[in-house]
Amino acid sequence: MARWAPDTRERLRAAAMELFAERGFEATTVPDIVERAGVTRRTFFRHFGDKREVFFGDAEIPRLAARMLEVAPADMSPFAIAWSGFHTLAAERFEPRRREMAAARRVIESEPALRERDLQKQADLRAVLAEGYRARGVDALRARVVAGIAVDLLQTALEQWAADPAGTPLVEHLERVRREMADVLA
Amino acid sequence: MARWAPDTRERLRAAAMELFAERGFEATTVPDIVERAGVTRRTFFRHFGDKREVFFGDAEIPRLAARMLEVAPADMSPFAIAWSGFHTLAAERFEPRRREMAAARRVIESEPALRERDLQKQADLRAVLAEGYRARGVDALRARVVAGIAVDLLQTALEQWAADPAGTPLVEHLERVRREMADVLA
DNA sequence: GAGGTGATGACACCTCGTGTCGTCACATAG
DNA sequence: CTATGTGACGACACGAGGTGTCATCACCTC
Repeated sequence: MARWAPDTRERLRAAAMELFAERGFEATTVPDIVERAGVTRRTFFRHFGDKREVFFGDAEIPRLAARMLEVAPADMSPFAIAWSGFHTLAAERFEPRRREMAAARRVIESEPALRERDLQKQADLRAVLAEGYRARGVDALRARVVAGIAVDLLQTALEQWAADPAGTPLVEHLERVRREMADVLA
Repeated sequence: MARWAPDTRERLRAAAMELFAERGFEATTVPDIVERAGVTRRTFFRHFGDKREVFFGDAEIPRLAARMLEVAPADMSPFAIAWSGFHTLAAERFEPRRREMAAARRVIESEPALRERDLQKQADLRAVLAEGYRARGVDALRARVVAGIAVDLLQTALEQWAADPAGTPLVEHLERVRREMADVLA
């Protein structure tokens, strides 16, 4: 029998999520969270650098993206790599958890502090993509532009998907947004 | 003779900028700033909602953008409006202050807190553009997509321009980025 | 059983941001 | 000339975010 319950991090996360759902993100303080989880404030900051970090789990998307860029065929075009990666992500990560993802999106969009962090996450992904492309020998400007378009495309499609009452699959939204983008720049 | 020097806000801004230049943004605290400006901490927060707000002046770009969307000819395509607006902005706001703008860009890119705020500013512009387009009767998805592309295009061009040692004009970078984007999505 | 390790509590500290109230120069009205 | 605002500011208090430091104690290893 341990001195402390062994799942402190998970208890903190659960307590935080409950409170966020009950009273909203802004209205719940770290003291509130740690009280419910039965630990001290200091312990919270040992597990999460930030109150926002409880919401956004560990950044696995950029890691997956970097991996995909490494293993993609050398003759594959930069955009095609991203496009294919998005389809994989849609099928494996997003579509199976549609309800949770959509709910989280709505919370993010209603809380300025979370919106800010979300934008930062997008910028991180953009940087990872651009760096990965350059590592593949892509011209720097081209790398930056493809990364920018890819992230904006994914983000826009996710917004539409999360707000779509008809339940259209994410891949369909991705395709629609891609067509719109191509159309605008034609 | 006034009880207080009448230019408190400007003194605060100047003191802050000096300190940012001397020790960096993160390392200077509001107490530091107010001490140099000769006022109290409370007074600082009466003039600026935030430490970051000292850096980014008032958001005039979104206001200008909204105005341009209102006065643009009804038959002008959404992207053409943004494109034309960017050329105006480049000529009137950016090119004349290249040195300052480039220096500010470098500071922003080196300070996480400022990067975060910068991303927020971009999101604000994106929202203003999308809303303006919808007000002109543009389809919601199309409005969102054009706004996203336009902001990303401007942002990318600004980055290239600020980092360009050759001093190529901003309009030239805008054109390059536009071509790259069109190429990627072709 | 003698350490070593690692997660936690306890405590102190600073910064951010905000509410509230008193104060005093200045302008204006009577 | 007096009275009465009206701002801008200082003084004070407070709660939340975050971080450094040290003691503690279950558990593990030798």
